[in-house]
Amino acid sequence: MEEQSEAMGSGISGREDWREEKHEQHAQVQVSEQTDNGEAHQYDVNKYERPSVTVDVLMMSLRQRDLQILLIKRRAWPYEGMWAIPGGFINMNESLESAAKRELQEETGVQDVYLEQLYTFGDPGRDPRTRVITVVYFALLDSERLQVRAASDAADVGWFSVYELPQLAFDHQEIVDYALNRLRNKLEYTTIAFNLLPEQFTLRELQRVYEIILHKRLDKRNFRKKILSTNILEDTGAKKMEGTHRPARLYRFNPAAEHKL
Amino acid sequence: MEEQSEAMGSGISGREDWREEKHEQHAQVQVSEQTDNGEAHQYDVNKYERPSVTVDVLMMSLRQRDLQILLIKRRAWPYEGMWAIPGGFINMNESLESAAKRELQEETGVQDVYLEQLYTFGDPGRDPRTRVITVVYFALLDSERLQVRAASDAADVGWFSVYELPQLAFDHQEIVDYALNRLRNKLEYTTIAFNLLPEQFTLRELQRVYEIILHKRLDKRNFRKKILSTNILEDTGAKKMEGTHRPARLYRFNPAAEHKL
DNA sequence: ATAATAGTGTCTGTGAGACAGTATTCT
DNA sequence: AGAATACTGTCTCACAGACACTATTAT
Repeated sequence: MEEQSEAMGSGISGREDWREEKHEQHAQVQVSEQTDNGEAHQYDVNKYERPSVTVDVLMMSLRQRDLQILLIKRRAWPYEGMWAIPGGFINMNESLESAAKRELQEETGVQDVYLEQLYTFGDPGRDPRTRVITVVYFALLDSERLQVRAASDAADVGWFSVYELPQLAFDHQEIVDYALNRLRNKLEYTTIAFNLLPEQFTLRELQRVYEIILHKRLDKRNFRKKILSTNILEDTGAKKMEGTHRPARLYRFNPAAEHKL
Repeated sequence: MEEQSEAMGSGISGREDWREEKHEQHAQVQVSEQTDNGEAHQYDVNKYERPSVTVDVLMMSLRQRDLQILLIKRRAWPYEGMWAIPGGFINMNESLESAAKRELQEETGVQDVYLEQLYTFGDPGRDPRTRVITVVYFALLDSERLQVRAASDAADVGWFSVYELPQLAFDHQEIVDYALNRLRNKLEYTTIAFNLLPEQFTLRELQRVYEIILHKRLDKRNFRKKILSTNILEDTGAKKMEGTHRPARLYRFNPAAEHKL
């Protein structure tokens, strides 16, 4: 697959914050605290030198029958010109997940997607500027909702096949590997795959999700047998007709059936 | 099970740092950086108010045929007098895992134990003093090596059954629940259980590890059949004789046999 | 002998994987 | 008729779980 550099809108990436924001002093929070012997101390939150904390979000979607992720081209040192996973600093009053959602919203404009904390990367030296600890989330987007935003244009944002990535900045390749692993494992025992499909889909489309992510072919009959036996699918009654062949039944995910794969 | 409050030595817990350390100013790191148009900016790492980052370590071990964790009694606000998972601030030049190992060493004196990153908890308000993001690790200790340290005395450190915990400080109960879940899942498809046993052990002892963690009885014959069929065990030739009954074969874990359960 | 735990084998049901031909639509 | 994809069933094998008796040691 060749590199994709499609249009993604909205301009401000999380990493922009890193350069553009105004200087702010640390608030000097003081909290009084009792010690063992009852003597009152002042607790000073600035007592320690603190690492920076960012939240990165690996957005994954199926596009052109391929598993692709959204990357941002760095315009400054370090790793200038290289592609990186979008992310940004965490605000003092938002949860980690909120920060991830904000990032997601800024980059793709979508909300209410599957979001899961992946891992926290914090080796000293992973960012040459300063100590940065990043809590990484990954998001699964269904390609249909994503189409909407694909109109605007930005040369520094693009979708790339996880199987054909350019060299990534920082330790981001490691992060992608980790995410792909997690995704593959969860595919086998959860219903996570449905998050990559629109509300209605055919069994063939679902099978394709598995095939693309697991990167191997699956037997059609065994796949259908297995999926249908779990009762997590609901026949919509509708059919999808495309091309010059027999139309396929459209199904819908039934979250009520908590049945695990 | 009743609460354990056994001796654990060495004095300085990670949480002590929180109170005792001297004030340190943030270093004012300045890194020059190129912007898009080539204009030179100063990058100031103190631009943002930053959360504190701690590393907590949930140490788990099998003691008295029970799954127990190490807790520390808080001696100051907030949650004064309540029990908490040990943890401490991360140093600027150590990795997350190193910080966890340091914590482990400080609390139990043991090294080279199984250590795995669990999850990162960072809701604003989880610590009333300030914004604290904690990267939680869990460690599995075999009870044998732990015995050594069980001699000294400290009233504010103790081992507790995960099934009979006192009320915990912060969101630490949630952390324990999360860890127990992870442990149970991994038990089924990895060889993680061996980390809770000494080098040599009987099949019955191994089965007990599973039973205690999964919190249910297992069939002896099925268990042995399953374990032995994987070839991950090596017969040491030795036998363990205790009590007035037939002695049991002693096995050793064979890591070479990468066979997954 | 008794007490106490170690150690062993069979049957049955379920699920995974291998495998090929018919059905329906459009041109 | 031909092209293209949807849809379906059987067999085999491996593994999980139910289940009960013999073996070995010390007292």
